[in-house]
Amino acid sequence: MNDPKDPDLSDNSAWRELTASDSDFFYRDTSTILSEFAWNLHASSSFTQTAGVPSSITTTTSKTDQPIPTSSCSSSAAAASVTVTEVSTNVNNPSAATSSSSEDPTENSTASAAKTPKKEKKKAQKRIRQQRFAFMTKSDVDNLEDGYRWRKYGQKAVKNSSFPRSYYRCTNSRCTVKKRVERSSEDPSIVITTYEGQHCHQTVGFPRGGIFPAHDPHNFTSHHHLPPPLPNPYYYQELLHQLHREITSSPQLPQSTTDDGHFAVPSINQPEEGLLGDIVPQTMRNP
DNA sequence: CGGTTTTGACCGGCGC
DNA sequence: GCGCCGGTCAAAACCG
Repeated sequence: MNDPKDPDLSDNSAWRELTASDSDFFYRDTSTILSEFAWNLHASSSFTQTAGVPSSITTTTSKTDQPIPTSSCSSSAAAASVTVTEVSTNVNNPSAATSSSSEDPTENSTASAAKTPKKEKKKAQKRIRQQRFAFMTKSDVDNLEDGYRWRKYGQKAVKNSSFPRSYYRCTNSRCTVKKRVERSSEDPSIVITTYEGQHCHQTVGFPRGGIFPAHDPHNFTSHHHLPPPLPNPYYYQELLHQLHREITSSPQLPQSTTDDGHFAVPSINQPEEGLLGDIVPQTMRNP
């Protein structure tokens, strides 16, 4: 997992392509990280502030008009895999294109397959990852409240990072969404959160201060520790449409407009990107 | 007591 | 084939 280009994605070209072109990138709390990372983003349009919190996201995708499957719980995982496979041009796993109607992709857990060795199943289910996106948050809190409840199922020390990465799964037994949380080794104040999959249910609400406005992602409050909302299946779609508009209208983006210089500036050429490799679509990066 | 967290073990993928 | 590494499992511990 040390491929400097995209360490975490090397096992599946479909996944690589997905993340390279379709990842959504969230950023909030300051407006400058992308430029500091030298990504090709249009700061003026991609980062608007709502109630003090940048609410926009960025992504590049050739599938922005593709409806994001909304789905019931029973099919959400499959729907997510559809998203993946449709994006994929490839692949080593041609069968993936039909995976949406086959087995539950959540069972693609390598470990679960390993625990109950069923080679056939294992082979048939090469790791099919669901759509992911990530965002960075400047926060003291690792596990940011996002309206969902998460159960931690693992923690690992990651190479070239002094901070462990935590793995969470949505507590809804029918929801397959996972997230990973780790702190930036460059700037420990930055939390990098990566979501994988789509929730098939509503938020559970916040114990303090209400519930995410599930149908108005631009209206979430400026609660300091709130990550971008992921409350409903439509959100992805909205994000993608928004980004499609932005990207098609202004593919090249100026550097900078930094109003906050807190962030460490990991170089794109850094050999170890860690999660950053997941969150930065290549098309957003400068050459 | 039920749900969550911790943590060591295990497995698969990948590079060499 | 081997070692490294990321990701996951699952038992035990913990907590409200």
